[in-house]
Amino acid sequence: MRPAASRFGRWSGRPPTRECGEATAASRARSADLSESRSETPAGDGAAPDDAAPVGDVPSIYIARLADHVGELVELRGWVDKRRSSGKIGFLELRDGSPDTVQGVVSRKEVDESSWEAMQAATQESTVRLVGRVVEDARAPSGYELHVSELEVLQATEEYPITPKEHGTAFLMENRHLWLRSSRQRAILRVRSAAIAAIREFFDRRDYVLIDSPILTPAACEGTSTLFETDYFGDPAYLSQSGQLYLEPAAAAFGKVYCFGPTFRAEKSKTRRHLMEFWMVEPEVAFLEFDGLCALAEEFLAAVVGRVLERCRGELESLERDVSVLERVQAPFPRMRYREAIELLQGEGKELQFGDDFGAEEETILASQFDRPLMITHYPVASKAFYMQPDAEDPELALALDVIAPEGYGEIIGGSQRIHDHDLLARRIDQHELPRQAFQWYLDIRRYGAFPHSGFGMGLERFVAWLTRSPHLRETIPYPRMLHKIYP
RNA sequence: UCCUCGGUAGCUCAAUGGUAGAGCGUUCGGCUGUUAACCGAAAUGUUGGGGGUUCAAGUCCCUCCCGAGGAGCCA
Repeated sequence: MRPAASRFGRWSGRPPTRECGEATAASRARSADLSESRSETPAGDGAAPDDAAPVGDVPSIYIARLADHVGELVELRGWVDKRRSSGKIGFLELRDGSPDTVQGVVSRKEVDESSWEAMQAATQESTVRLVGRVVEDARAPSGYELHVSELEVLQATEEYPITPKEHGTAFLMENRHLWLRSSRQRAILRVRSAAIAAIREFFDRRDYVLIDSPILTPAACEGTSTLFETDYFGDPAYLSQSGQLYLEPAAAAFGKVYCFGPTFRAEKSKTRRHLMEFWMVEPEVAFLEFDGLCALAEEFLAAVVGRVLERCRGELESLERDVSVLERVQAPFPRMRYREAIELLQGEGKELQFGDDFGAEEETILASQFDRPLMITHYPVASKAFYMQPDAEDPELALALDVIAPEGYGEIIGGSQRIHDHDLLARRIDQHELPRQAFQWYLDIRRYGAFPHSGFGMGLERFVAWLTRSPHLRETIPYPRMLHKIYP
């Protein structure tokens, strides 16, 4: 940290030297954009002119753009991902945020003394600046290498905690802020980012309006889960466990709406399938009835999985994900009524009765019967939330839908048609011993222009865990919040 | 909250109740094509805390703390 500090000025404040003299209008405009373009993500579709920042005669580029500069001299800046060295040649694997890393080859006879010394000082995770020529090389995993002519260490890192060998999850979780740099974590979080983009795109293209539901709420949404309580100017307030109830009024204003934000559950769950804070996307659609809801969930999953497959092939490959499982996510999905599921499980030797909930093991048995997501419908009213519409043909059954992901990832989607009859909903609120006063606004939706409507919620982390076949949800969110764990 | 397993070097792990070990990382040296590079050398310990049994405890007993997995609950 010592001598490097003085180098940061040069690092961040380097003036674009082509500014004066023969600078064209275009190059001047690009130089003015310097700071902005440099902070852009390097993994874009190719639109970002990140190579528009000249340093002397050498363009400063991202690894993702190497292919456009074969044979040219370029500057790269980033972190030493790995380093291997021999007596007179060194290999420095550079990471700059691009999906791939690139290997810089530093040959003693081709660089000056200070660059060679820098090679010795460039320990794992040191920040470095490389200038060199881009060459194609079949030996390089990404197909390109940088033949380094100049190497500068911006900060030499000492004793980086995460070594190239194995580590336990407890240690990695304590170092989550550093673990993010690892290739596997980068791939998973890129898939998460792409999944979020695909989800938004799905709804935006279908003219849904994004409604941000509140995170601080005055009372329990569904009255079931344990909630985080906080002090709201002397009154208790709770962190939201679902945006759905707040979405229903908005559906009367905009027809098709969705929310997508963090959700909080204070359940003392301590399994690979639980987080205290997770992200949930919830669409809600006016005049959509149960069959339409099932079709929407099906279309949604197929479209989003398809988009992620398009955009994250490389990430899924590096995670050694069997993408054929994801390629099969095409409508129609298998469907099964709750009663059939119970019978199937009884046939497997499970001692289950009508009315019982499925545990993780039961869900896995059911899902393993099929090669794509399984839709289970028509659950007993008693086992579901108070607002779910009863089936007209059998009022003991709720028009509820769960989608179970294959491969043991459990329920990723839960949804239902909502009760739109005022008196029935009021009765249910009373039966569940919920405070009628607190739900007055919710009942209002059934007083002023009632309409049938349906919606579902999908837990983002479970979805991403399934996409990436992650063993635990904690790897699918940048900073997981787990039972008694809130660091870093 | 309950059940199971665990806590030894910075990390991953060994060690019949009898001298505290290895690999990686670090430091030093060697090596011109390495891909978790390789070869040689060195430094690194309050064995999670407290109490007990014993001639002797990393090891056995009690207790507390911390971690991992699972159950319940859920997305």
